[in-house]
Amino acid sequence: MDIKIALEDVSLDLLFEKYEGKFKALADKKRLHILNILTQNGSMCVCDIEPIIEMTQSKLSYHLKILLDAGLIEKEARGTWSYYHVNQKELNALLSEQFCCLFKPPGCC
Amino acid sequence: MDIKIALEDVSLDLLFEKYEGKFKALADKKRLHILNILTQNGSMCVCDIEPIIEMTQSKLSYHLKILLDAGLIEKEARGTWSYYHVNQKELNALLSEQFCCLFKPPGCC
DNA sequence: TTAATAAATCAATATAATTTGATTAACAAC
DNA sequence: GTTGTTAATCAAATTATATTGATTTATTAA
Repeated sequence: MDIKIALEDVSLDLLFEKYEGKFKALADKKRLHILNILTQNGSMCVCDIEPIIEMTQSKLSYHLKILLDAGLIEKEARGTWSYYHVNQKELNALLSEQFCCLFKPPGCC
Repeated sequence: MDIKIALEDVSLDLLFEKYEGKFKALADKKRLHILNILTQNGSMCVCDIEPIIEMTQSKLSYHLKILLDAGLIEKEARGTWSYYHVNQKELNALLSEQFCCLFKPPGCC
């Protein structure tokens, strides 16, 4: 019985760790802005996001990587270009309906 | 027309700032654990949370303050004791149904 | 009044995340 | 080939967060 409780504690801890990572990725207004831009424009390459968000290339790459590692966006490489788009399934699973207008496809609100 | 766009940008930025704060509060596994404990036990004083989460008093106070400032929990002072409970309305507004079992009252899943 | 308890705060340290500018690798156009 | 472009990565500096242990304030109990 003690073992069962211990195992539950471990898996609960892993769960908290998993969500910690996802919320960390969301816990930055620049990254929320990036998600919003990708939501509105669908798939975009880094050089097209850059002028909209007014961010240097290396900084933007850094933030895109954080969103990517958290599974909130997905990447598709085409030649020298990297195209990013929102992982809608993941965002739907995390966030309430309230975020529909911000991070969910146009027409949902 | 330019002014309208500018104003929208400002209010969008304020919105991102608001959610940044809330996601920052969620972006820590210890705080997710605190939320989970409060969800399961309803209203609790600091000294009752302390042994469950195995955290020093000052550390716990620090994390409770972050959750409180983000509006994710609420506080009620009774004498020397401070009782904290989850702000269910706020969590419902932020998080998807998936979190029902973790941060929403027992019986919801 | 004195002693004990609850919880917030403080200052110092430690740890982590972000920004910056430069460099690199991969590809495309000439 | 050489040149220009895209985007990732790196190391250093900066900034933000978290942890620790001590102190403080308020309240309660003896």
